[in-house]
Amino acid sequence: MGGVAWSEEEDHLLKKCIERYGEGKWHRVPVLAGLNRCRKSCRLRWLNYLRPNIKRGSFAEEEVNLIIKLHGLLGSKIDEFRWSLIAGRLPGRTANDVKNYWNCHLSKKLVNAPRIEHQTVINMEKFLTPHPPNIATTTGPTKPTDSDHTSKDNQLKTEEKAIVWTPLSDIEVHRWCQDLVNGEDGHQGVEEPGRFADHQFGQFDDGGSSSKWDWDDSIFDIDLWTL
DNA sequence: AAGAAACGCAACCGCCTTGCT
DNA sequence: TAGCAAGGCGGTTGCGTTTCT
Repeated sequence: MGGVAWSEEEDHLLKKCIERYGEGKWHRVPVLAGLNRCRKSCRLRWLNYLRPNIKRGSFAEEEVNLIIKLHGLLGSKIDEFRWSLIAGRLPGRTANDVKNYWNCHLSKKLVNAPRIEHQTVINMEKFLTPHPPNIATTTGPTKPTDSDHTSKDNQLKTEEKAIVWTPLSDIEVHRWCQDLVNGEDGHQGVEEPGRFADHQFGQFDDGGSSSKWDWDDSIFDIDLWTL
């Protein structure tokens, strides 16, 4: 392993500690649990291995497809990937799981599949229009923009378009994500959020505890401006 | 059957963000 | 406002397992 493996005894102590005192206050966990581990190790062990409803084993096809699409959405034009956000769309999966799966499986496979990435770029350019957009935003924070932008600045080179951030309307965000998940460049109108959520996201079996979640929650908690 | 190579994944590290004083 | 501590995250490492030759 990458370090000293956790013993069953350590797992038991950590689990008991979390069950008794709850998550958080990780700096106290090693002391409370009587573990000779740092706070980070305890937190990681809990989040990635001991936490209830952790789904183990191979990824389902739907999960893989979603990872690919969300990775394209969240990572293709941005310097950093957000594994936690992607993992948040996959009940029972951890960011570490998704990251490992991507690094071991998908990153290699997709090297020879530029079409997917290209399509994602198209999708992003379609909705991330150059500043100023004159689109009223009703969702979330707005990316700080340079108020000194001139009309000359707006004449962007093609390769710069996708990194110029502008607010999206609710409808555009829905349409954007619908395209990505459906894998279709051409959208078929704007669906109401509930219907979309049921069709695309409410299918995972995580043990029956929370097999469905609200579309609004699932998409608007993505902080589009901090990706 | 044995050694090499590839794979899978748990764990660690360093950096960034956030909240508190 | 600055400094510190803790939480959180992505990238990387390293070792056990599996597959290949």
